[in-house]
Amino acid sequence: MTDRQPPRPTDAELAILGVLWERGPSTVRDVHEQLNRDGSTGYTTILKLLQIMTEKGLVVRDESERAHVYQSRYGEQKTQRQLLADLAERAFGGSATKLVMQALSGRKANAAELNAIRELLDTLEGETR
Amino acid sequence: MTDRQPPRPTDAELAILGVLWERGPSTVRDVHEQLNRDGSTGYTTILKLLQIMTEKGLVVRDESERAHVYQSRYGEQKTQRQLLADLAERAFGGSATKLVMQALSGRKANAAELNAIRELLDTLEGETR
DNA sequence: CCTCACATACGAAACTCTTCGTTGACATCA
DNA sequence: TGATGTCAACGAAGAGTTTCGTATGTGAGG
Repeated sequence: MTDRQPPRPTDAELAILGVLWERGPSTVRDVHEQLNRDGSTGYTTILKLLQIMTEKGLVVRDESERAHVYQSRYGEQKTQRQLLADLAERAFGGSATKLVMQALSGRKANAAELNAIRELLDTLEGETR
Repeated sequence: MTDRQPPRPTDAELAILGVLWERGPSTVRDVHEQLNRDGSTGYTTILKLLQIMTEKGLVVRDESERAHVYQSRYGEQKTQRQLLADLAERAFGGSATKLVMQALSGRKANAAELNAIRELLDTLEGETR
């Protein structure tokens, strides 16, 4: 193993990652403008966060231009799975199945969504067999 | 509305809540002994955490005995759903369905678990109809 | 060359989280 | 009664998070 597990992103970091996933590689200005649609955070706040995230290895920075370009180091799905595994560990006794069932019962789903999930189940069952 | 939404429990708080859910109402000593099976935290650390959790409203304290007895204010499932809704909001664009599907694909499930989920889906579909 | 706009870097403040040492109250028992 | 053990309360330290003000560098235009 050459490098460590990435740390769990904090709330503010996750908001930034969301923008990077949506927009692709972005400058601080890009992220700041996107994030200021709702709520207000200063430009330097975003900059500082991105610097810290670079140190942590959550994003990679391209410094070849004057305005550095940041992009998420890990894909959206990979990060989401990481967060889910983490939550399963901390709050569901390590059982992802319990997590899924709780997520399903805790809300109202429409028929289309339920069908999509059911199809996914079929696919998974095919693979397992 | 008479009182506020409870705050999201932190990691250490969640570990304590896990013990309270498992054991029911417990003293600091109880929790401490349970939690020291794995890892090591001092007695006063647990005490302090429980005091803070009382202030936050995550637990309720019975002071009628010399050794105060704590219990979780919110049930395990309710808390789990809260955490899932929170994670869906922060990392899945508010879509619980995306969360479920990601949780399902991100792991290997055995046939029994998949069947349990399928049955739950049937139940839910019945209710929705 | 000087200034303006825009960018990064630095440092610090305010806050939360986690940890634990110390203190003082109180009960038990020798 | 005095020693011992158990308990809650308090305070504080150290780390991490989030915020932003200020300093500094640099390219473009006048």
